[in-house]
Amino acid sequence: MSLYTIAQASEEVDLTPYTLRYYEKEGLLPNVTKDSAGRRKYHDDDLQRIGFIKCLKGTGMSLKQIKEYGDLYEQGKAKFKERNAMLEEHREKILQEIKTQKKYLKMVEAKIEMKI
Amino acid sequence: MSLYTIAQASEEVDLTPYTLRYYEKEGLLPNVTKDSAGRRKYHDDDLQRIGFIKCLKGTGMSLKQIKEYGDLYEQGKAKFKERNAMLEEHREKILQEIKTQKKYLKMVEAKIEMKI
DNA sequence: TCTTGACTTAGAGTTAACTTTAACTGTTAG
DNA sequence: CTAACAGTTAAAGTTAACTCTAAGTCAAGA
Repeated sequence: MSLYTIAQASEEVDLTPYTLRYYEKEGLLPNVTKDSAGRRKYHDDDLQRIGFIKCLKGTGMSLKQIKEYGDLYEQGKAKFKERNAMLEEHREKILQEIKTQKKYLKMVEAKIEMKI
Repeated sequence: MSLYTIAQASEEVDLTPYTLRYYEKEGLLPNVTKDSAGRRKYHDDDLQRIGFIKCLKGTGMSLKQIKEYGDLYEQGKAKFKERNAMLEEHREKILQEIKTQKKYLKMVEAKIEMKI
């Protein structure tokens, strides 16, 4: 049940404090609390959530869509189906993207071997 | 030795005419010619080049770096080493990126299977 | 000849995702 | 007590990569 300041959370998830505040403003982190002085306190759950946001973002999902997913997540079991459909669609997109990357890798390697 | 109008080239490489003009303005397509009326004529070589630009861009290289690579390419054999070094470095980046994508894929799949 | 349509240019506008600034506040070390 | 520090906010600024607009040109068909 450890707590993190924004500086510590920033270090932990490798995002700047600016970005963390920005994500919160955009509604991606609805559960970050504040201490009596108004300073953000990040819980392990928040860090987990940020980790998954980085996963979705790193695989090309826009923050807007990530928020949609997060909003469904907040609505719990009721929206489970919808939410999982999003992930399954995204899974296909990642698979497709890996294929494309492999194709591009071959193109770059071919160009390297061309030696011209 | 076929020639393409901007509309045809656009169709062929799946980029809008706006984007093709933009790439040219940025110096990424130094060999596109014009007809007597001032209209762009794309050669097969240009389309090949655009194809490789899409490959580099699709694997995360910025247009700025792509231009650097293209500029080296224009200088021919003299810059071969430098140019190939760029590609080899980029190759590593793609390999790393594919690894990351696979890791993220597993995370998404785990979340799908979690069923909560 | 007129008009339609596909092009041209320079430059302005857009979007996503940050990133920074300015002004301020509360906590802590000396 | 006070200075330094780490945080706060709203809002402005930045960057990359387009994307569009306005005004104009040119060639081809009715």
